[in-house]
Amino acid sequence: MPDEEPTSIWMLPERQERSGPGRRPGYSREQITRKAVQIADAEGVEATTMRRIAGELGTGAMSLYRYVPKRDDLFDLMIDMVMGEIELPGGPSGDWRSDLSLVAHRVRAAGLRHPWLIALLTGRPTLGPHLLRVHEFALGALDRRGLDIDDITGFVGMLDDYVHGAIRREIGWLEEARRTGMDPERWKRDYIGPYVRQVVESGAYPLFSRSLLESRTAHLPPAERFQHGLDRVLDGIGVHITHDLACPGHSAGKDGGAKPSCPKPRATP
Amino acid sequence: MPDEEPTSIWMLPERQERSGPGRRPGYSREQITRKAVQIADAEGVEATTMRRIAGELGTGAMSLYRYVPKRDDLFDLMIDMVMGEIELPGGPSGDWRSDLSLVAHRVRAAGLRHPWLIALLTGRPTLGPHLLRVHEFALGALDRRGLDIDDITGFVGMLDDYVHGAIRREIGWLEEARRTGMDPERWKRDYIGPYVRQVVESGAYPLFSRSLLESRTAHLPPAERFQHGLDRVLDGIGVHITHDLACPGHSAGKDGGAKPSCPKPRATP
DNA sequence: AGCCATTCGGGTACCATGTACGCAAACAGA
DNA sequence: TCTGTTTGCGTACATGGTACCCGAATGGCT
Repeated sequence: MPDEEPTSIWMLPERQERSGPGRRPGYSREQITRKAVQIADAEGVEATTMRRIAGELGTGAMSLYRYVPKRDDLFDLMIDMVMGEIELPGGPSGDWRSDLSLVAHRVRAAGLRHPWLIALLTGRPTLGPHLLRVHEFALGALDRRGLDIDDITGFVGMLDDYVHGAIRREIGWLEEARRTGMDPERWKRDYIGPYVRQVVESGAYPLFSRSLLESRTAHLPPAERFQHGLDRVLDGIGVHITHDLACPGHSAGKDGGAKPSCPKPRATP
Repeated sequence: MPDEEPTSIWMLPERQERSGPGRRPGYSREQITRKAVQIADAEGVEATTMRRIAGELGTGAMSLYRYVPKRDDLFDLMIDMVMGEIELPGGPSGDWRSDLSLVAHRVRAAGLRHPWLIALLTGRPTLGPHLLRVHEFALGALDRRGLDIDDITGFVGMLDDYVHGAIRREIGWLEEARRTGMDPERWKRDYIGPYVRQVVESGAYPLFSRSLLESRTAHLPPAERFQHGLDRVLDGIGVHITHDLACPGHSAGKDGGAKPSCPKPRATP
């Protein structure tokens, strides 16, 4: 069979050791993925080309296609390998807040170690086993707390959104400077600096200007900034959890068009 | 001067009508950007190549470089053109909740009209004037409510994160199907379907499976799902706003390591 | 041992892309 | 009309993914 049915990479397991005839594979999916991750870490995902990976492995570009159908699939493998670095307990501890906080910090650490991760992760939907494991852990942290599955999914989605966005904000400008080939100092001073200065001096965006100017003086460390925002997100989740805990009915699956949770307080402005 | 100093596109205004010698420009930045947006809307951003844009304008690829320094800059222009479609009141109404809700829904509408928007927007940091206008409006909605500028920025960032993430979830799979060239039905059934089925049947991810299975039965419309999550985010912001309103000291800029807001309730699990 | 089916390695090649370079055409003022 | 300036754009190059093909390696069978 010359070409496989087009299907997800996760349905095409690596050809394992068999006992039939034919030449033995000289490489492995994992080895290729590891090299790709290493290159992306060092020089960005745009340097992670098939030729480059193959070259560093001492082979030709086309050899990689014996192990990976397309380059995009290799990206999926890279994502999942990095998600596999994230260590988590076997199950939720019972303290949902610290569980979610743990996931958030571990994902942030991975995103900082591998600055390409978030871009790939948000660039296209992917569902590798390690990503699913991390996701399942986060879902589990909110399980059995009176939330229906849609709310649990929604809250975990909110958390993911924040974590990804925060990581992007943390590394965004640095990555962009690297990507365009300037050193960050020059990029900031000559490329974006003059425009930002003009924006501030125009007076058209006073609040944005304030956020720029004051963040320069009150620069709290990135980790604490992340934690600060994370606390806000968890607070938002927590409000609904406590109220739902006081609510007797827990598996309120389908009650028509009614709200799936107890009457909740809404801030009146 | 053959080549300009590398600087932000926003610092290189379009060559306007002058009265000197030389041939008149036959095109315009806006015209080029509009065509690029149109192609991206119809066939995705990967079809938006310089040759293609130029071809549809009836000219050669290199002509575009008289108006745009690099392709990435054209992306910035596309983003800002679309942000310019977003109509907003001149200033905040005083009802922060409906103001933020308005921005969120307008951005969502733009993101659905132009399915490439979020990918470009989160792909690299950009600060076009229309984006700044929208951002400033959101900041303004939370101004003068006892929050310091860092919290305001943080909350608006949270909101952006949710909005972008929600839009991505809404169009993510459809876009991926289109991008890979299959019709969505086939993509779902033959490509990702078997894997998802295997994941569910493996039993290793029970909560993820539940979120998949029950979302099939209780499929609430995307707009309401978006609103639902948005309410959660706004609830989370609202908690801090009401508390900070009851708090006398408002400009608590630097008090060492203390929290910048009043003691806030923390849900105990 | 010799043959064969099968699988891997990877060279060559094709096509698409961004974009540097250079020159001819268009234009206003002298 | 001549001249300097600016635009239009054809040509060309480097880089990328990847289809195709064939020789090399390998183990089982006769």
